[in-house]
Amino acid sequence: MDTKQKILDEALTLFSEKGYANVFVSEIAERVGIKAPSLYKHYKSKQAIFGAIIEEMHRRFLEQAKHLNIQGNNPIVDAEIYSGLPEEELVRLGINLFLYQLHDDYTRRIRKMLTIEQFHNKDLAIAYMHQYMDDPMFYFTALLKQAVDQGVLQTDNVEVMTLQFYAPFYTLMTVCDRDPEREAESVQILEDHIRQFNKLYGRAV
Amino acid sequence: MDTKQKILDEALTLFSEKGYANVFVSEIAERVGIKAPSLYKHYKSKQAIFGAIIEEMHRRFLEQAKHLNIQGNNPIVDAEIYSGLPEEELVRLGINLFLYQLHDDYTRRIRKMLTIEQFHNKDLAIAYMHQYMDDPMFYFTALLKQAVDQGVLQTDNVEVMTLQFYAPFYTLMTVCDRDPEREAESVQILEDHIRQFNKLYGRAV
DNA sequence: GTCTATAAGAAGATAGAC
DNA sequence: GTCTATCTTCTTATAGAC
Repeated sequence: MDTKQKILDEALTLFSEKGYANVFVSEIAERVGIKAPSLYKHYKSKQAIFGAIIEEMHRRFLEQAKHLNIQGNNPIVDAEIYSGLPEEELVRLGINLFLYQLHDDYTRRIRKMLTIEQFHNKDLAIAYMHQYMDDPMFYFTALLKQAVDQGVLQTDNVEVMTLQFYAPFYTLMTVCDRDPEREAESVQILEDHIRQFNKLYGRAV
Repeated sequence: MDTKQKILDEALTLFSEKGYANVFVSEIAERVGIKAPSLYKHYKSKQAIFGAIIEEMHRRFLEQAKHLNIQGNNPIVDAEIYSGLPEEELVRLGINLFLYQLHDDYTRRIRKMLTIEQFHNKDLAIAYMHQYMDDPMFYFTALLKQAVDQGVLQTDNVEVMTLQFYAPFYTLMTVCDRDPEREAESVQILEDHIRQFNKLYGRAV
């Protein structure tokens, strides 16, 4: 990795652990293996480093949204994986998404940084909300609506159904971000949640 | 309010909006209506102000836990309110708790401050987790278990049932903390959630 | 208890040699 | 591009008068 990218990488790690204001430029430089003044040859200020991280984040989020087809108003759910929506598939999909959010290094650090910085910066609050509320809700609404259309699940209120499906994911994610030791326990209860959800909505309401 | 308490009050407001590191002692003093050096007659340092806020928080949290009987392992749920657990009571209880968390000034500011500072300070992360995960889960488990024992709700997994009940509360609370304009919408979907939850579990699983 | 003046120190950023 | 030396600014905290 070149120095310019390594600066962003180490800065993100530090920002996600301590927050922007508690990280010194000299700390970032030390982790990169250079002295603070050298860092200014790559970025003109500490704020510029932060700005570059946010820019890359927006780029990645947009890329992901494009991939999930949640750009417009007509998400196209992968038919092969979700058609029929057997319970085992739903469980596998859910746990995989959950573990990805927790284990992917970039995703985890960005989420923690946004959590810390969200109240300083309106832009970051919006990004957080999109990434962890609106986009997942939009995606799962499409997924579950398909199951409802196929008669696999039954409800007259897909919005509430989707919230009931997704909220435990979000809640347990914030638990594990704070205390990674609770991951195994969280995965187990999440699996039970998905199976229970599937049973509850697998019959007429 | 005396000056000593007003300092804590204004400091909490600022800390909850910008985080500890981004608040200057002079800012706190200005809001109190004095100059920064005068503030040092009341607290010996900025850190001491923060410490006093945290101390008061622990005191209040403990008081609340005592009141809800979630101190020990045998919570006693108020029989008059919850016995029988008709849907309207469940809805009223849920919405009231939700709006209290959002509207009570002290609660809201403390929660936002903990959200910002939780990754700096292990102690705060634990306090956050207790207050917004473990204690509510414990309390609602007792409440819902009572309903199950009375045959009003049916399940073989009270833990999952409780998570499914509480997670939407927590999730929507974090939404409204970020964007208060979404409160009305959130209250509506939360009401729908409670009614739907009651229907889903009101029959054998 | 509040003020003005100021000390002490930290942290971001620049200058200029190599 | 990296370094050492240094500047500048900002912020916490103290001194001492009132």
